[in-house]
Order: sequence, then C-alpha cells, then structure tokens
Amino acid sequence: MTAEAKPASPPLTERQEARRRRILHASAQLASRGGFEAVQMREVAEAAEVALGTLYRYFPSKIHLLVATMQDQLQHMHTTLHKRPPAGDDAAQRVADTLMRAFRALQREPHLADAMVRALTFADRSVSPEVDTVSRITTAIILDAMGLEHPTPEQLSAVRVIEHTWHSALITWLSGRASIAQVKIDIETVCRLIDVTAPRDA
Amino acid sequence: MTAEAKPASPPLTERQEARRRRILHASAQLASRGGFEAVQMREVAEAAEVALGTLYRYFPSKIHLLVATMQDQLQHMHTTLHKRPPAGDDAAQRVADTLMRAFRALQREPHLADAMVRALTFADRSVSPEVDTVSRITTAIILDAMGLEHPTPEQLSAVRVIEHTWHSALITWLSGRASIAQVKIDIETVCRLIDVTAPRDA
DNA sequence: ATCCAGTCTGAAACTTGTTCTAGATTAGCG
DNA sequence: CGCTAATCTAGAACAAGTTTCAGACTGGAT
Repeated sequence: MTAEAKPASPPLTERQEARRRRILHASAQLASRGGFEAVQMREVAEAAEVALGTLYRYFPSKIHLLVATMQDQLQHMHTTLHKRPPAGDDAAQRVADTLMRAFRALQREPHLADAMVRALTFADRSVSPEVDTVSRITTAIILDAMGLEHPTPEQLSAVRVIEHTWHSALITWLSGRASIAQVKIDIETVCRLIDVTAPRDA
Repeated sequence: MTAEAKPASPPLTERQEARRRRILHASAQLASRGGFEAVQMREVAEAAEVALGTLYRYFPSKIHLLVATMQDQLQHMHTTLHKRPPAGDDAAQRVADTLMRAFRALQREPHLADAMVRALTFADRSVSPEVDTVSRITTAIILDAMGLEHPTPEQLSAVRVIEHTWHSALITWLSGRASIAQVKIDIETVCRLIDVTAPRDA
C-alpha cells in the first residue's frame, strides 16, 4: 500500500520532475510567509526559476497549485502518522487524537495551512479531480486511525462528516473565529459518531 | 424575537438604505446567473446605479458584499422557516428536515448558493464579524428546529459540528463531488449527534 | 439662505491572476 | 549528426478586484 499511484498522463522527464518540485517548494515557501495572498504566481515562477507560462503549464491556476501543494503536504503527513500510529482504546479516541495531531502540525505553519485550506474550499468544478484526491488521502488517514479495512456505508458517511467538520473547523480557527480549545471539543464531539455508527456485532 | 438588530454605527438615511438595498439586489441577481465569478464589482455598481467607489464604501470587498448577501438571504429563510416549523417527533429529525428544506431552497438557485457559500468559506479575518453574523443566524435556525432555549455546552458543540457539516457538504455538492442523496445521508448522520448529546434528565 | 462636512460620481490608475506570442531550447529519432 | 515536435522563456497584453482623486451634490447647523 505505498499509494504512490500517479495517473501520469505523460511521464515527466527528470528535469520536468525537478521543475515541478521546485514549483511546489516555492509555493509552500511563499505560503508559509503571507498565506494565500502571498502566493503570487509571478513570485512563485521567479522563486522556482521558471517562466510564468511554464508555471501555468504545470498548474493551470493558483488554486490548482495550492491544492497540489496540499496533496503534497498531506502525503507527508500520512506517512509521518503511519510511523507513529495513535495508541488508544476505542476508535473514536484514536481518530480524534490523529486529527488533533494533524491540527498541531498545521499550527506550526498557520499561513501555509491558511493558503491550502482556503484554496481547497474555494476550488470550483475545474479542480474537482485534485480536490477529490485530497479527500481520498484524508479519508485514508481517518480510516487508518479507525483501524478499519471494510467500513460500512454508515461508517463512510460518518467519516465524511468528520472530514467536513475538520475542514470547516480549521477554517473557523484560521480566521480567528474559534479557539483551539473549541476546535478540540468539536473534533471530539464529531468523533462520537464513530461509536454511534459502529456496527453491532450481532 | 424579530432579531432585526443592526449595530448601525451611523444610522443610514432613507436614500442610503435604498442604495444598500439596490446593491444587495443586484448582487443576488448577478449571482443567480453565473455564480461567484459573474458578480463583478463594476457590473454590480452599474446594475445598482451607483458609482464604483460608492459600492466599495458600502461593502469594502467583493467577499464582504457576498457575505452580506448571504446574511440577507438567510434572514429571509429564517423567517420563512418560522412560518412553517418542521413537524417531527425527535429533535434530530426536525433539524435534518429543516436543513434539507433549506438545502432544497438553495437548489433552486444553485449559482447564487455557489457565490454565497464560496465567499463565506473564502472570507479571511477582515470579514470575521460578518461571517460571525451568518453563523449566528444559522445557529438560531438550528436551535429553533431543536426547540431549545438553553442548550448545554455539549449541545452547542453538536450544533457547531452540524453547521460545519452543512457548509462543507454544500460545497462538495456545489462543486459536483457529492450527490444530493449523499448530502442527505450525511446531514442525517450528523444530526444523530443531537440525540447523543441530549442531556439525560436524571 | 449660507456654509461645512460628509457623501456620491466618473474616470483613471494600480495590482495580480491569466492568456498569448514569437523566438530559443530540449528530447527523442532516423 | 541533423531534424522535428514539444517544451521553455521573456515579455506584452488582458481581465477583474481595488484604490485614488477631483469635482458635484446633499443634509444639517448656524
């Protein structure tokens, strides 16, 4: 389950892969400073030592770029979490722990988190495939924490609700309308759904 | 409970109130056609017969304008819902019904919904007060449906989670990544938290 | 009625995302 | 090696959000 599958329409050459990487790096770098607005396409291009037109060939819009940045970061987080899986009695606890751990990771770079999450929720239909990928990774993280291989439809719904809550709570925190304590409480509240939707082993 | 309180820093004259109304109307009108991108400030100004600078005096950004538009629409919806409160045995059912009713109302103008919700989640700190107002109205709608006067902190958390889910599910539907059926299921799932967090009358 | 401060208008200017173009470079191929 | 198609670059140009400014207008105080 290395989950590194890329559709890879045309396989990229080495230099192209390097360019792509430079671009994503520049994007994350700039985002880590001023957040969404600081990621200016001209600056990304310059920092990545790439022409503006090339940047747009790799990522057809600023939103695409930031969503791809999020994919990248989430991938990292997923493997990191894999190394130290949450210890806990029940699934709800483990999921809540995992999400709060992710949350603290994002706290370390709040501007980056801001840029990525704002892009994610602002994305329109043209970015659906990429947003879907992010969603799949998030789902995988949560299911991992739950320790489930074959979730029921009910459980999948609960997982989606948890994801919704996570994104939205993140936004309210990032825009200063909710405290970290409140986010924690709400995450724990939504995780109760895991118990509620657990299939009775009858 | 007419809930018409406006901080109203400087009380607006009649003509100013009329301008404000024309602007909001133009905004909703344009949004109903092409959604977020169709709400172009120059066009709003023209349709509202107001100079561009004036538009910006009333609403300091496109996001402010659209969030204000949402406030306006939500207010309508709240009063409409008041007239025909949901009938149902338990609170969870009533809340789910209410939200799905709101959902169907938004479905009638998907482009408008798109513009408003995208603006809402994209809003940064400078729009926090306005976004908070929207959140308060939404909370009021949900608490009304629950029939609660004095919710416990636990219940308030559940309500926030429901709001998170509502916004986020709306977005996934608007961007074509979830079906209406799925939204319905997820709304019903999250509403289970209402039962779970109901205080035991012991 | 007159005057002042605040408001509104029309238009230009500025910013940043996005598109376009002409010419250089690169990659793969015979 | 030499050719061709794809890719990359630099830079101009365009679009829409936002800011700015000079002058006209309005509403209220004297």
